[in-house]
Amino acid sequence: MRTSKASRRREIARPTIYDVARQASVSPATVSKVLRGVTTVGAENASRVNDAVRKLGYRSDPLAASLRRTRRSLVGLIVPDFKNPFFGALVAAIEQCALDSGYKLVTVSSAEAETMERRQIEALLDWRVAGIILIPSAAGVGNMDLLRREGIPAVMLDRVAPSGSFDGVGVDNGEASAKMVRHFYDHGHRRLTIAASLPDLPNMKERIEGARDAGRTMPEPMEIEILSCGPDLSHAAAAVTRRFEQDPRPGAVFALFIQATLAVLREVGSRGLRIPDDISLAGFDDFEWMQVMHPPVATVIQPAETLAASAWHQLLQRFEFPDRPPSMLRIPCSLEFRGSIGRPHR
Amino acid sequence: MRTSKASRRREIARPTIYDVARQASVSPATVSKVLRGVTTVGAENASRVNDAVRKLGYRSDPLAASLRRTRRSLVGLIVPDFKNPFFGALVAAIEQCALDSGYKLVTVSSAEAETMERRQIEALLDWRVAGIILIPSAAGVGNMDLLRREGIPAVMLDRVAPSGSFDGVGVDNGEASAKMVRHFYDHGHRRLTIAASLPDLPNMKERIEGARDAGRTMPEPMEIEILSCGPDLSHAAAAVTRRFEQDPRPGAVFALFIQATLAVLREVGSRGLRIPDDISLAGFDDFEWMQVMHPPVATVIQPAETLAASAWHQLLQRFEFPDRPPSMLRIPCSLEFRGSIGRPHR
DNA sequence: ATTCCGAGATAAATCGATTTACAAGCGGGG
DNA sequence: CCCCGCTTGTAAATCGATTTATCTCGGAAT
Repeated sequence: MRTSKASRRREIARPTIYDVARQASVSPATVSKVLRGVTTVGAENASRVNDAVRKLGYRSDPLAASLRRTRRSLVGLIVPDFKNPFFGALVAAIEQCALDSGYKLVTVSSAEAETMERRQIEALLDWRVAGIILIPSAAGVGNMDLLRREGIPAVMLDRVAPSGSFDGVGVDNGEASAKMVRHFYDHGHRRLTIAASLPDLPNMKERIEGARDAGRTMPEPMEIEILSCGPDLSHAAAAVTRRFEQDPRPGAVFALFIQATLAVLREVGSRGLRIPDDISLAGFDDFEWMQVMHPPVATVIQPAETLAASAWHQLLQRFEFPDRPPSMLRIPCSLEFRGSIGRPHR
Repeated sequence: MRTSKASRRREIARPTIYDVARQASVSPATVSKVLRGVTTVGAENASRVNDAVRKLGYRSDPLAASLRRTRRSLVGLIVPDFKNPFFGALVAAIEQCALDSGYKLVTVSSAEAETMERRQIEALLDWRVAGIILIPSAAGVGNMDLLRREGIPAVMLDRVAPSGSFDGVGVDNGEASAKMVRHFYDHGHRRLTIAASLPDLPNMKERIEGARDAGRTMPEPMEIEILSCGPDLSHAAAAVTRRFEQDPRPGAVFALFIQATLAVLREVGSRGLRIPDDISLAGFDDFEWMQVMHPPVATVIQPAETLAASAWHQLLQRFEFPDRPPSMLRIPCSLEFRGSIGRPHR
């Protein structure tokens, strides 16, 4: 008869299902059934097993269980950057969803690198996750193929490409962007500088297009200029500085990502310009500090909880109906029109 | 002979070590040895195995591997809150450390709840992690016992209690706090309000003590008042508002956590007060937006990368020398004396 | 020439659960 | 009174790797 052995070093001998079986005077198979809630077990035996479990402090070994069983109960989440609190909010919300529906969530980061993203996907597959929620890295589009080949339920989150052979959830970038541009227009702005990270990213592309479309449909023409800022704060700061050295200096900036917002605020500060008198500013993503600025920074709010809940729902649907055609959800953003947008200087 | 079977649903049949063995005309045991770099394998066989692995696209199944083997290669990290970018920075840095030394990192959150923290610890133990890095939740001290009982290598990070029967890394809260108080003193402040989250948390206690000690050793007496703010932004905002309604209004505030900094900035803004003319302010933790405020917010910088690297180092040491007495590291903070601290009003 | 030794290879046991296939007990109908 | 079907329970196979114990073979030592 098998039993748990005291291991060599310092570990406590962990009770196995065999120990429980012996304690309850039943077979391991019966214990397994009780633990998984199979009903074909007599009441007497069931309570004996439960007593034994409690007495020994038994916990099932998920390694052995997942090795044998076909049903999966892990879900993997890949984020590009733990330092971004918007992604942090998504992680927190999704972890809550997972908890509520009895899954375990494992979160790893791709560090915005396609190679790392691929490695993380493979690692998750190796651990037999039931599905993957992926916030694609800025660079990575080639990993969709891998996911498709492996045939694993997967949901793209936030940075979703429109070409949909996958489930995906993102905000309605175009519409949000358009609304903000109209707001600039209504305040009298006819020239607008848009600060994007990498204009080729699907998110950025949609925001830029939305802004351009809005600009075109206004009664008076708007001149919209795209500033490509690069991936992080230092690149963005450099790009913004370069732009502010040119004439004419921007009178209104719509920063499409948080690092650009910071870069503009920094540049404005170091030049002694004043918001909104000398320059109007709006950002994308809402952070708490934006409300304590003077003036507070106008911004597009991406609803993290809604995004997370939708992605989770899509994943559960995919588990249940693997053959339904993929669906692409667009969540509307709300806008906070705060004091950082005013009338143009001249 | 065993082989991988085409599974019922839609999954690709994954090659097993038996498939590789057959392809290379050797035994599974030999394949296993080659993959783990055991040297007692002939060159001829080794290269045949490697070819077979490449040809079949074989990846070892970590479930089966960790079930059998005693050596662990997973490390668990528990953070209290994914939304806090300081923790985000720690996670990112630790993930990098893990990658560099050949471990896989699994990050989960305790959501600042002791029960959840315990559940997450148990789950990590179930998955047979080699060790755990824990940023303790605000409430949770009872889970140290669990870790000790299980005899798992563990390192406390950031919120470390001085009672050291565990390895731990934190910043030198007392010294940092004292330096900041001296800075207030040097600018002429003799009254100081300190905004703490929960004064009983080890971190907060150390910061408060450091401040009090510094205040006592100054040539002229300093009057230091502690404001207990509660765990999150809304509690902090309420506490700060209540305090500002009293007379005399604070002339200098040292906010010991980020939510208090935000709460003070918000209150100051809504009352139309000016920093630093009406009130001086310093914070704990450095975020990028603090530099773009007018004036920029003075703050204590906790070096996230150094903290992470130290915690990782401690964990590796613990793996190697399980019986050494636990060590408690204190990393010094640097301080950014920015424009938010000025002379007192009168 | 026989024995011994070490290197290299493998068959079989093992990790701890789940699942399958089958057996035992029991009540009711023919 | 015997056979059938239904409910419970268990022995044994299984998941895919690692590890142990053993086996073989060529060359060195006696």
